[in-house]
Amino acid sequence: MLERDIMGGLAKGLLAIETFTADRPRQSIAEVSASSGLDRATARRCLLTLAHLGYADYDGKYFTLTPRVLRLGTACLATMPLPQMVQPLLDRLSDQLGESSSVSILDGAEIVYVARAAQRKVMSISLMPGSRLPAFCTSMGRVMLAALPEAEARALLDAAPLAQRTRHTRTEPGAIMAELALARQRGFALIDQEVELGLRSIAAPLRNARGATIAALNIGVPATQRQVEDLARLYLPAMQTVQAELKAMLR
Amino acid sequence: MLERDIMGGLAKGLLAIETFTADRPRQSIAEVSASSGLDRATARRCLLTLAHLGYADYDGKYFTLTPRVLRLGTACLATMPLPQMVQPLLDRLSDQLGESSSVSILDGAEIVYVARAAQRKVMSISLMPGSRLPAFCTSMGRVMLAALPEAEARALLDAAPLAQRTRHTRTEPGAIMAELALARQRGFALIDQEVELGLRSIAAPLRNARGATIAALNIGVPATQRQVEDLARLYLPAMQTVQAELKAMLR
DNA sequence: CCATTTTGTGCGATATGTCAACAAATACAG
DNA sequence: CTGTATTTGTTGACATATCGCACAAAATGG
Repeated sequence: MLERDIMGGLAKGLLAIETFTADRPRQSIAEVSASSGLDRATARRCLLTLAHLGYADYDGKYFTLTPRVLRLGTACLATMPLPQMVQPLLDRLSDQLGESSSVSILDGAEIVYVARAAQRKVMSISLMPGSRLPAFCTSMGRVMLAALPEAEARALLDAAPLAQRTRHTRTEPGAIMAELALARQRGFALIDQEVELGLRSIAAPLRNARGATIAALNIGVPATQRQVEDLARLYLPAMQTVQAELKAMLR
Repeated sequence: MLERDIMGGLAKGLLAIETFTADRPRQSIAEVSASSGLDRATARRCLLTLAHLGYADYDGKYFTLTPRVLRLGTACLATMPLPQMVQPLLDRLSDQLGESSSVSILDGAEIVYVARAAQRKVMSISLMPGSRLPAFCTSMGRVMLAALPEAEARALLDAAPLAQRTRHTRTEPGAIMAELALARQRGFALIDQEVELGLRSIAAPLRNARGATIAALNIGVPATQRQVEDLARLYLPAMQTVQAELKAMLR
């Protein structure tokens, strides 16, 4: 892969798209320029191109993204066989245990939900396929980080901002590395209200036939209902059944 | 917006991303070139750029999209206030009626789910935010098409392939235009197993304070449980409550 | 081993990015 | 209100990156 084969225009356009967030759903040319680092003239051309292609709307002053952009993401979700494969297993698991379960994959220092079977509202934020949470403070994130080479996991932790989400959130990279080691050894990870007060969860890796961790499975329970010590005993067996079934499906 | 302000490279890259579908999750350079119409050299540069930026993986032969692409879509979903606003209303509605409810928006001739509260598995396909269905054969699609100027709706119907999904699917544009007129007049649309055998549904438009239709709300029920004639009587009142609440929220 | 397909690479023509200047809007102080 | 300062959007010139073609190299498959 040579420098000469990189298309700057494409990179800049994607960068421009990513500057649109919940905080800034509507941006002017200058705002996109500022938040992306692109020259104003370049940002303008990117945005006009996106508008021309139907990925953005333009009222003469502000740009907003259109649902068409979702096609890009769905193109990606659709290419993943995992969601369709695990959804039925997840539905059954969730039914059986009476708790919400989810499957996510790792993208950098974030976990991305790809399937979910919700039972009750325990979390204040609503999670859906495509939703993201930091890996370091989630049970699924920890089992997936634990599957990486130590140096790589450490690098991700050092690079990402480790935000204190609740008073229980562990934010020292060292402490998290220790948790990863524990998760690696035990084959599962436990979280006690580190993402959100009132939420405890247990996660286990989903591996393919070659033994590579490709995703994580979790069960989330209200802290008022279960102690952390009980999670493994109560939920792990059923989770292991799903692990085994999925491994068999991933030839 | 002049021709000179359109960036070809960006357009080509986005086109390349969209060639990845469930049927073709892994594509070689030549395959992307064929399915996008891009020159092989151009497709190669697009793909290498995407790989370089982390949006794609490359094993030397095949390219696959990475979860990073989902960020683009999520960037878009995150900019929409609608999902967060309707989700609680949807949860309550679904609970109250004991049936699955969803909210979708219109993108061309397709509806895109943006929020959903599932109660039971009635549909074989699993719908999630970002999922798409043709507008012409869905209840939500019909109420949203009904809100467009007639000519525009007709143009969308004529341009889109009207696939016969079940033996009940209406596929003649004329018949669908008549359904749209009925939906416009009544303020809701009914579907009897046109998307999938065993599924009936009712949808109503969600309008902002200015009266513009911005989305649609639906209730899906198993055909074994309810007759089409009963849907409006049983579900419409609760749906109208949601309509009113949302209108109030959309200043 | 050759035929066929697929991938990689120079090259000229063209499009694009950068930068700077300019125009137009906006903010603001007196 | 007015004139000034500041921000924002637009345009032009020029250096450079990119496109698409044609061809070379490599892989694939009988």
